Amino acid sequence: MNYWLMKSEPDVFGIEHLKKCPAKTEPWDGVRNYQARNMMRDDMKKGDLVFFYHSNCKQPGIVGIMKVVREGYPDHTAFDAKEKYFDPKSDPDNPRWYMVDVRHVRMLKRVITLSELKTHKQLSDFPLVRRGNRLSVMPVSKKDWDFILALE
DNA sequence: GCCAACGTTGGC
DNA sequence: GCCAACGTTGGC
Repeated sequence: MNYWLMKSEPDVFGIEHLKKCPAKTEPWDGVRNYQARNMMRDDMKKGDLVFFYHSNCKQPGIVGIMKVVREGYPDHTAFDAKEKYFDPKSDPDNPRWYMVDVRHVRMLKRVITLSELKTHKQLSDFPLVRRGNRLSVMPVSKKDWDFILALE
């Protein structure tokens, strides 16, 4: 089993939104970055656990845990001109963008903030705390996963 | 709101 | 294929 972290802006789609979805499950749509796409399409497997990270907000940080319940499939929001994430270059016969379905597992007991994560030397290789990192989907090593959860 | 970092686009 | 211009991300 692998571990991941996915970012979302709480004003757009936060963990509270996911919790309220039917079966606490929702497609993780709208990712329009090739590296992130590749991971969702090729590497994220059913049962993998994912940190839910709140970005672009007052207190950026990890707020909860979710689980992959459906592996990569085409992101249909790219096909619909009415959708915010419409991409005319994505062809239904040859989809450019993919998504996975995730289910809310639990909240963390407290928010583990980005600033706190940055203080731990053990996490210096964790992509989230590297300078200029902008990936919205990233792998988390088991070692880092366990370390972060032990901070909770 | 600012701006550094990075990805993408498109002219050549 | 290079690279300048532009758009986006996201912390602060």
